[in-house]
Amino acid sequence: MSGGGDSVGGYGGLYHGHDDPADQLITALDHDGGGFFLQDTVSPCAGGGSTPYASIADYLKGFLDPAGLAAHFGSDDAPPPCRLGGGADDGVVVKQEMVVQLSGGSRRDDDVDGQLAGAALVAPANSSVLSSSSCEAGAGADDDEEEPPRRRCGKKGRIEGEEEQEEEEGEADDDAADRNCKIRSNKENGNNKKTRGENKAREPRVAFMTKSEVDHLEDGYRWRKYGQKAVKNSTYPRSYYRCTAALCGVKKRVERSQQDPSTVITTYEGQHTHPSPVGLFRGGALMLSAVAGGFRRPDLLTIDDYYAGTPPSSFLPLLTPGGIGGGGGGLLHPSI
DNA sequence: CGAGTTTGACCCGCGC
DNA sequence: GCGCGGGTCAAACTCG
Repeated sequence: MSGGGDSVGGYGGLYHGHDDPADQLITALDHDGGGFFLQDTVSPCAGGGSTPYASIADYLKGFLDPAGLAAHFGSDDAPPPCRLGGGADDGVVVKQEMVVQLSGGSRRDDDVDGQLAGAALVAPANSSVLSSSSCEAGAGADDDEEEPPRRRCGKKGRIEGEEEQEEEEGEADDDAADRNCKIRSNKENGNNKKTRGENKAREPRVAFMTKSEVDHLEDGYRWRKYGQKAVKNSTYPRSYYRCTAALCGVKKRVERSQQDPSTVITTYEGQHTHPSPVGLFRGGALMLSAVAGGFRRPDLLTIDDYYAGTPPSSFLPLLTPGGIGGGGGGLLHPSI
């Protein structure tokens, strides 16, 4: 593990280098396809990059900032800022590397995730879809924010938006209601044809690859697990979490890389509509906890910091200026 | 007792 | 049309 990204998966940290399958992955996020283009982007720490974005920092900022998005997308229907949480850290991570991957949240983001998760980081085949709606989804996400992000059917009480009229019908037919709700839920979630292909791409997503011994990294927000599924071609299950905050529909999926079990792949979807419960976050900051040793570290590393080129000195950027085939770099705490 | 987790079932889209 | 895989639900269960 001290190899820092050179272990099994060979990746970790910012993807960089054309030889790395991961590079293809990033390529798959081609902006042309409506997704994001991070190819060849290098952390400022590593000194440079040559991409549509000056740096991932730029990219992320664009992702987080409507203005930036407008710039990137060349239109004013830029999605709203996407805030992804993070902050507190109580994890038991010995080393952390991360890969930031953003996508527009199209249906096929799943493919990306799959690629990340599964053995194959190479999957350009699906890339086209992968990106379909990019952040304009974000624009849609705006609406999502206004509306109850997630519905809860059944006993727990239903959070409803558009279906209120139906709800009026009464609780007598709870079962039926639940069932309908389920169906609706799926549809709302973009599982119906329409949304799947087009509107589904509502929630922007960001995937992180983190070297961690714990699956669920503390990121400053509170999450409730709502499901777990076995992943095909992977011995590790994928867990589904939802932000517990009311009206916050942010979801996250956590799974271990099949290739490198020490790597946890966390995919955030959506925007938090509330501040971090732990209050460790800066507004708009995209943060990933710098977990270590099961205690809170003062030297939390934020993705903002990192990509802004101002990582805490205690973190070592693993990127090599020229890029390395086996994967870019990442963040490695010296204490490891 | 409330909040969170587990887990089997269900639904849907997609590929064949 | 069918089967598969992913995503979600919700009852039951666990934990603090």
